[in-house]
Amino acid sequence: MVAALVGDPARANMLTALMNGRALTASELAQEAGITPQTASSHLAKLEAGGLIEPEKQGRHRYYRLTDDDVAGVLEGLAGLAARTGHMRVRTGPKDPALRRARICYDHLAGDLGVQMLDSLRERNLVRQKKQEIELTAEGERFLAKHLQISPDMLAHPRRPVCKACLDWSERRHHLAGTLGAAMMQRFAELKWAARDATPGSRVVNFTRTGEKQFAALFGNGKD
Amino acid sequence: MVAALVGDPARANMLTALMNGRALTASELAQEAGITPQTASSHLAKLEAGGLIEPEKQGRHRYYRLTDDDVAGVLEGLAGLAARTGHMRVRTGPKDPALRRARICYDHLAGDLGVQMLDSLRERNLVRQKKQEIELTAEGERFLAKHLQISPDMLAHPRRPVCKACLDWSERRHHLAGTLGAAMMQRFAELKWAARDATPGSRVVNFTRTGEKQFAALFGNGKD
DNA sequence: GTAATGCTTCGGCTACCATCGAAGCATGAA
DNA sequence: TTCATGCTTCGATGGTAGCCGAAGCATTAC
Repeated sequence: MVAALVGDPARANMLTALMNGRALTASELAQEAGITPQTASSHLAKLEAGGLIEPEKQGRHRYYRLTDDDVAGVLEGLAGLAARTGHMRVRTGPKDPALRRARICYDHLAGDLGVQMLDSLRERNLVRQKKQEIELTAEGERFLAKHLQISPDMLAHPRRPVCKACLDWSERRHHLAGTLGAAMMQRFAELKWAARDATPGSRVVNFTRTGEKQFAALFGNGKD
Repeated sequence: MVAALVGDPARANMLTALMNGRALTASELAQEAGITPQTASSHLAKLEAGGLIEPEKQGRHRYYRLTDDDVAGVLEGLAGLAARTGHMRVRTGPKDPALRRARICYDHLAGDLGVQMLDSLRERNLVRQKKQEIELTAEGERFLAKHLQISPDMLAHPRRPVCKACLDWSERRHHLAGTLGAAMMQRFAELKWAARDATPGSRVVNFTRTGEKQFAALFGNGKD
């Protein structure tokens, strides 16, 4: 029974933590639920078997997210019923610094702006995303050539894919990786739109004032 | 947490049994869940405390129903999620004889036709129902006088209410009791529309052919 | 009145399952 | 290679909650 899965407090905490649509690692979910990693592992396996969550491997980490909106909807409904009888549940929001906004992930752009960029590309059919695989469309190639002077032959690499979806650490949604992601980040630097922070070891990416405008003009979502 | 309530198999069986909107007694729910009455009592108390079900006392029995459509909706959602992962749950329908259709409940009409009659009265604003309390409207009085020759003074009684909602055993919905319910049943008999079955101890009410037509003309729902 | 039915409460038993420590893999870093 | 990190599996423990027998009320029937 599905309800039994949600019934356990530890699992309920995990699921509530995933309700914002982002993905969380097993360790983080363990911390959210206030249990040890090995206990969390057991719970996560059960939730996955029940079809409530889906894993996504990313390096040494294992990110989990709710399978789809139906699951989220039912959880909403349950929370609604619980609210009527008096019990409410509060959830703590993320608590990270400003490197959420823009940072380097290996060699490409990550953070809010990175996610926003991929969103924009996807919305305008400049790329097509299917799970973790992304491919550049013909319009996408024209767009890159026109606005960023990036040609397809610059992106060829024997072993690395041109496009790849990379799970964003802070936003917990995908941003663009692959040789294209790297080339775009490099181009941003060349255009003086952005640069890595001077602090050693820092992964923060600082956008210049004009760079921010140009970036927004190309990939803005109207919110900023 | 609400989900924990639904999570237990015994409680889940009870709730599923209530999903058709009807009310069931504690004993019946115990049988549905395959547990003893004392265990069921504990479960029902929890479900009631959680706001999922509502009790209604009726003589020695205690009928339970889902509190509202929201509860049913969430249960539907959970069942939907469960269905995706393979597990489905089948529910057995009612299995009673033909006394479902019409029978005597104390001194008034019960069964399918009894429920149908109250439905009809309510739909046409001849009575107003608020939970278990029912009151006759002005239009209702006129209707009774015109079609059944029942006047308000015939219904007065020192201790018994004129109208009362009575939970129907087979339909598990309300039918009309009180002095009005009794008077209407008596009038049906006088008009030779219906009569109690001759078999001793039987509570079945047999409608005559013309009686059925007249009844349908007054309280029909178009289905028969 | 007495008896019977329906439901609840109490007490103790049992079984399941969440929990954690320790060890085992896997991946990535040095 | 060796080490560190992240996660999983194994094994054992313990607490919780479902379960039932027996007794206690409440209501109805006789």
